[in-house]
Amino acid sequence: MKIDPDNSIGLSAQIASAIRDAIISGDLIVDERLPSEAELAEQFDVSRPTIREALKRLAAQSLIRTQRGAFGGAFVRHLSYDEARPQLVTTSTLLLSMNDVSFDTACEARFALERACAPLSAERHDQTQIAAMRAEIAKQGEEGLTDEEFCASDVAFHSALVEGTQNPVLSYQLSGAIEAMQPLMNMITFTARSRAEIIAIHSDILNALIAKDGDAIVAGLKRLETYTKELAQRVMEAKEARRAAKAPGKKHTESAV
Amino acid sequence: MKIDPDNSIGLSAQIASAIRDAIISGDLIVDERLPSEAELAEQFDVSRPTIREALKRLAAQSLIRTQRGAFGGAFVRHLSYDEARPQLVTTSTLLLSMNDVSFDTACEARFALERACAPLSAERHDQTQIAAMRAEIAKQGEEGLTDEEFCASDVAFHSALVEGTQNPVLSYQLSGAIEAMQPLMNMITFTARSRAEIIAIHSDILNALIAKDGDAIVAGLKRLETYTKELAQRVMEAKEARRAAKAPGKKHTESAV
DNA sequence: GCAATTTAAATGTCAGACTTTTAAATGTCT
DNA sequence: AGACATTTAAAAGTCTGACATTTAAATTGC
Repeated sequence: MKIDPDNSIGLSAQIASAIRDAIISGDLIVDERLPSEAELAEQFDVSRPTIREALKRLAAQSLIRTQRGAFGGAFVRHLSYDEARPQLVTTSTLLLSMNDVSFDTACEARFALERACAPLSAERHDQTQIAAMRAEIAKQGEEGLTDEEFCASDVAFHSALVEGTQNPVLSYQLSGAIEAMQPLMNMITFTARSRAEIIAIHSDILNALIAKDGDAIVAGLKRLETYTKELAQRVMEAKEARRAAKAPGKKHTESAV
Repeated sequence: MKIDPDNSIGLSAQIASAIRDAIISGDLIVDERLPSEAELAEQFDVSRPTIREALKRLAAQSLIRTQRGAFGGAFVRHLSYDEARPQLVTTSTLLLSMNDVSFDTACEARFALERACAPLSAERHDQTQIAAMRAEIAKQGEEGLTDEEFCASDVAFHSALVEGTQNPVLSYQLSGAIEAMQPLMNMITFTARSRAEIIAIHSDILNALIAKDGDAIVAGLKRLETYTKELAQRVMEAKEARRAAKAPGKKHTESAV
């Protein structure tokens, strides 16, 4: 293995990169054990802490798992969708919050992707998804539900819809997008009025799904998208009004100087 | 800050987690400097190597960047879409290769997502995308293009289509899905005949885009999906046939041919 | 006043020691 | 002989302390 001691990115980064490439290219097979830290240190001609930092980088990406004890060590990890999802959600959440993505843009993307699932879900869903969606609709109607709980239930409803495609690749991508939007959705306050509206649309979508009517699902999702954007806009306007009231005569201050 | 020394996940993992949460929750703002490693070590009551491992984990997720020298240190990183994309591609690629996802499943997901972009792209694309797509179509017709190069150009073509939505969230999600499929696509050998067919469909899609005809784009993508699956199936059958020829009399050889 | 030099703060790396975990090997008892 | 307890060694996890390197600010020299 060849690494350059003078490279500015650092030894541990280079070593991590080399091992990562080996995993991606298939040179290292799932559950294969890497050499011990001491052996790796010798192979790459660096110290053990350096190797350890490299391994931590890989562990952070879920590429390897480490096991202590005799015959322990670092093993190439079998990456499952369920393990990868939280990472995708974390990254997507940060992307949304750090890039001044407007609510509308995120919302548009989320519903566009979800609509893509509608025809497939109409065709292939099973009783599991129907039951889940029915349960979430029921929960959304409960009294005393906080906005956060309402949002979480909303996410669960839509995740079930996506699961209906029975396509793990799709549900991975989609649930990532849907869950990542939750922090943005949480800024919205759902009045009893708006909850009833959303629940009604959810019911329509569920019925369309049961009827295996893809177009109707798409229509429902479109209504939901429009309504969600409306709600968000109302929140923004209210916030703007409060700010104007506090600092009268001041223009709409563009944050982030 | 409170961490449990006896927790089985390890000190560095806990510390990384604590800092990550601070970033996600917004307690740490972009470009804010974290305390130096020595200070963190004191705060968390651990040694510097432990802190370092924690920081490497975060660096691997692009959550922080480190800078050497006086007044250097770890800074909360501004995560841009362009930086996050390679990570998404890596993860998606590994997911596909490690979970025995069938070509059809991956293909279906990719085209379903891409179709979701079609109406938006029809509406909002600009000359940049048109030019890019035109250039890729031209390249795809060149003589002496290897299969890998043809695939890469195909990816570029579709990425441009997605870029046409002018929605960074969508193009992030999508280009991840599209690029992740490239290794699978590379298994296909494109004959002159099949290349011509694909180029024809690409041209139709481009024309539909110029005409701002979303439905026609969707139709084109559907044809492309069908054709791609066909090609893949042919490759699989050929592979199966070779295997059967090598080990004759073995297994259910449906050679009713 | 500007350029060259020094300096201090921080990360990057190393060496070696010690602790803890874990599973295999060994031993002991029924 | 088989089941259970004990020992043991391998490996990751952690700590201490040191040195190297990088970088920007402070200082000095002209």
